[in-house]
Amino acid sequence: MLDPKFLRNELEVTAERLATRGFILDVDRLGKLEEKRKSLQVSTEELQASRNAISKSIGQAKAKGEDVAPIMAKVGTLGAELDAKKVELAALLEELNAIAMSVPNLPDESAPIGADESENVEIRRWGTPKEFNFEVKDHVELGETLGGLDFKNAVKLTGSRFIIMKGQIARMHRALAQFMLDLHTTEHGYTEAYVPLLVNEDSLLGTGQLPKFGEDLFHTKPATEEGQGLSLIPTAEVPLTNIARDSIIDEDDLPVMMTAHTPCFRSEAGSYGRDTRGLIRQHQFDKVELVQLVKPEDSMQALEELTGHAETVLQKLGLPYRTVVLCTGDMGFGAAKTFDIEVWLPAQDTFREISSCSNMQDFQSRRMQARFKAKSAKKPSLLHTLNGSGLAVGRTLVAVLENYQNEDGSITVPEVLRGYMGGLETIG
RNA sequence: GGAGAGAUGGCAGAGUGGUCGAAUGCACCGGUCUUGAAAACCGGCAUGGGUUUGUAGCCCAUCUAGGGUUCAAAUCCCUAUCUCUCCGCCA
Repeated sequence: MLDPKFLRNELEVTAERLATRGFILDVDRLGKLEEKRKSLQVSTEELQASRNAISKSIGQAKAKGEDVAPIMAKVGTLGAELDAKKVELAALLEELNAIAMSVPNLPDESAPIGADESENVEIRRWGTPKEFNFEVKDHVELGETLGGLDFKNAVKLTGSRFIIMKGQIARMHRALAQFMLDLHTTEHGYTEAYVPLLVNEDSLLGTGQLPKFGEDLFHTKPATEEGQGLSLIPTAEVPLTNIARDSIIDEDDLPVMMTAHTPCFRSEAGSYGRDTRGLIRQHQFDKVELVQLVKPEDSMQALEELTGHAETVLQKLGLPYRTVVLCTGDMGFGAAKTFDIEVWLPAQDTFREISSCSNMQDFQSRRMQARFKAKSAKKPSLLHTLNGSGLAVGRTLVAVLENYQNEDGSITVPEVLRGYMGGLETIG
């Protein structure tokens, strides 16, 4: 959520900045609603204040044993008038809040202006794609031939976009997650967390999946009049970041750095027909997530570092990649700045996204009221939140299978994974 | 799943209709004293929102959450959630 002040005092400038990401802010409507809100809120609160004063005087008069009937008469119609205003104000505030919750974050100045994916800017490359002197196979063919990827039975059990892994492939998938988790906890300073895979609506509102992107989620328990619904997490960013919701963190405890390995569930409602083959786009996939909570002045530097932590995984695995900075039109809803890391996939002869690292600045923390208190400060301030994949495990498996394939269809196990696989050097 | 008890500020814990946003203790911050520290003493110390040039003042809201009763609710009523105790079941 944006600072409400932007939507009140700097409406035009805010609208212009939002336009760079393709979001059209209804300036006229907002302006009118805001004007109405101001007068209504002031008059409602004034009315409330006068009633509070009268009620207080009734109490005082009673304490002295005086007759309260004349004062009671003064209250008269005040209550009804107040109730009516309160209802009107609540409806108006709800309308304004609904708008505010649907407005994406302002892009950071350093994000390149652009309309879509094609205008993202590559900022660095690492590694050299291996030259193969044979016809490369894609991960589907490799995995099926090795008996490690079973798409057919997954369809039987559940449906498309699910996978069954077996044998050494399943073991490598597990090894990858273990390796990533160990790297981030022992070398990068993150604290490992085990978190719920089902979260409530407040959490999803906090990180920005709701109210706008509910159709991308799997909802396991519908909301009722009494209670909130529960949904499967689309990323561990949701539980990890929401740990800080409604809390004030001591300055000395910053930065908070957390990591978790979890399955992620996405309905991929808007992607029918895209990446239908293979493991690239699944309804269920594993991911090791990195989350940082930092002071505002540190967040841009933290984004660089976090992105570096994710890149280190690829370097240690010896997988070529490139890092791009997303242009304004391609960034996610809550991000102020995003780096995507794209790994080289020889069978597709291209780079494919394997990590997305974003600085959300105070966009999420304002929704969550996640704050910190500086020793010298009188009031708490909003944190900046960052998150990134470090990395998507399934896609990393795809990259290892394709980049480490041999002519006979076997897979060489990357050095760093061998310790996690009982010393195994080759699959197949 | 059955029975009962509870939820108050960073923590502990008073408060059962009216100057209660809330006693007290601890923690924390500032000061006095001290060579320094501790102790003692003095003072300060919730959050969100509105108004405003204002981190000044004033106002509104908040005692788990949502409804209700009342001129007035931390306090009474209803519902939900969570916690604890006992029984049952279970990895």
